[in-house]
Amino acid sequence: MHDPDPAFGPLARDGLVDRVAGLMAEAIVAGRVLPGARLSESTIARDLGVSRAPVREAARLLENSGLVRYRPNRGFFVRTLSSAALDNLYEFRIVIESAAIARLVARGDVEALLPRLDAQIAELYRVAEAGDDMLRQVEADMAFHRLICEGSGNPRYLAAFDQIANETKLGLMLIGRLYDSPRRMAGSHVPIRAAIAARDAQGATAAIEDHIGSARHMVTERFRSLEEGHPA
Amino acid sequence: MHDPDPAFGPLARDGLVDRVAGLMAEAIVAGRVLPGARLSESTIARDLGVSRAPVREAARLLENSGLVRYRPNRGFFVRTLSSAALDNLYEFRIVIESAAIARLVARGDVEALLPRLDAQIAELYRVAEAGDDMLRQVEADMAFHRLICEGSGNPRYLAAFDQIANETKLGLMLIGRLYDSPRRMAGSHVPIRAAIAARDAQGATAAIEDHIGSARHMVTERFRSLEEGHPA
DNA sequence: GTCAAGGTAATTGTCGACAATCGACATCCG
DNA sequence: CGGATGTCGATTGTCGACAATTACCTTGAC
Repeated sequence: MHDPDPAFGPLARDGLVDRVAGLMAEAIVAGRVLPGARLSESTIARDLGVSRAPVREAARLLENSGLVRYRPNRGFFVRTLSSAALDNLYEFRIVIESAAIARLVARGDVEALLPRLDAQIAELYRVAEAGDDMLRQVEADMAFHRLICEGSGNPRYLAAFDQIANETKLGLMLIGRLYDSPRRMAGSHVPIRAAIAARDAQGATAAIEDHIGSARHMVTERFRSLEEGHPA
Repeated sequence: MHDPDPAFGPLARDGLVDRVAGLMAEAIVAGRVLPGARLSESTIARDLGVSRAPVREAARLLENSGLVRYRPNRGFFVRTLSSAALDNLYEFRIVIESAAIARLVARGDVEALLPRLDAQIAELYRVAEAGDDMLRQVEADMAFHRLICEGSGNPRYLAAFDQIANETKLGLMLIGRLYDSPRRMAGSHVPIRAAIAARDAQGATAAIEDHIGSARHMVTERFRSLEEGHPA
């Protein structure tokens, strides 16, 4: 028999590839490498002190999450975003997340999810008070939405969300600020939580569509003005 | 200046990796390697007369399309499907494709898409008459649905569809037959086409939800009985 | 001065080899 | 005889090197 309450949990043995991928993703999202920039396998491999093989595999991983684009015989490049692409992205998010939240309320484990949602909302307020760490704010926001997809009960929604999460982060970081008021941003998640707690499917979908929709408007507008300011 | 309408399009120079990936995907979907089977890099590389590197990259590609599962330090395995997973898959397809068809009718280029839909429906009838080539039927079916996602105007829907297309094919092939009557299957696409042509957004979403929903029911039921017949 | 052609440097594509890790069998102890 | 431990073969993980392709720069003609 096995110990029902083991003293040691399974050790996360993420290999070299995952670590490299994480480093690259962070460098891109944090803006240390600019969109459109070439990602030289040799250079990155040399910098990290590893061979090209893991770098190449990591880059392919990042390609799936939309951060990187691959062109045959040319290499990997940091994904460039347009306001139109961001608009499409947000439209897609609305579809995914409203379906996820509807399923969550209808058939998911709301009881188990609520404390996690509350904790995440608390985290949102915490980083809002700190105020200056943009990346933390973005990630706290995305973590909240990820919880909803995770709690839906259909892993497809979570997979779809994870695929576009990094790209969304990149877009938000490019804009340079999340909302006019970080506090208001944190508070805008509360109605979603309330509708879930009330098992109000229609209200929940409406709340999240409103939430993402206003973010979509804000992001697209702001990005468009950036494009005009810095014409390619 | 360049020829605005070149006589020769860009030649698809799919490298070794893509060819290997295609071969592997076909072998899996066609059922030549069974679900759960190990995909030995060395063996495949030796069989194809190439090194392990392209095989490994191809396997990672197939992982993204859901055909293959990767376990660190253990290798690649053909994805196993359960009736529950298939049910989740079809639920997700309904969400994606009904959103895509709604956008298509509302803002897509219906005029340009209609002839392609008609051609695909004709192809569906053609393979239905042939009758015995299951893979062809499955692929003709998926191609029709892909057209809708492609015509939606938001490439996100197409990307999401392509990611789950191979997995859907695999599920259908595992079942061993598409519908009771291939002819009826072909005909069941006509109402979708009609609603699109009429620019009836509500009717189109209803038609495609009905279409995929009945397939979902059929597939899930049939797969469940298979599971009971061959208990793991 | 502009454009095309050729050569060259740099990068990716592929390969074979070695090291690390895993699963299974044999072995040892209670 | 049951369970834990040690060992072995096989497979993946990573590496450095060579071949193929690309992009850039130089050269030359008009």
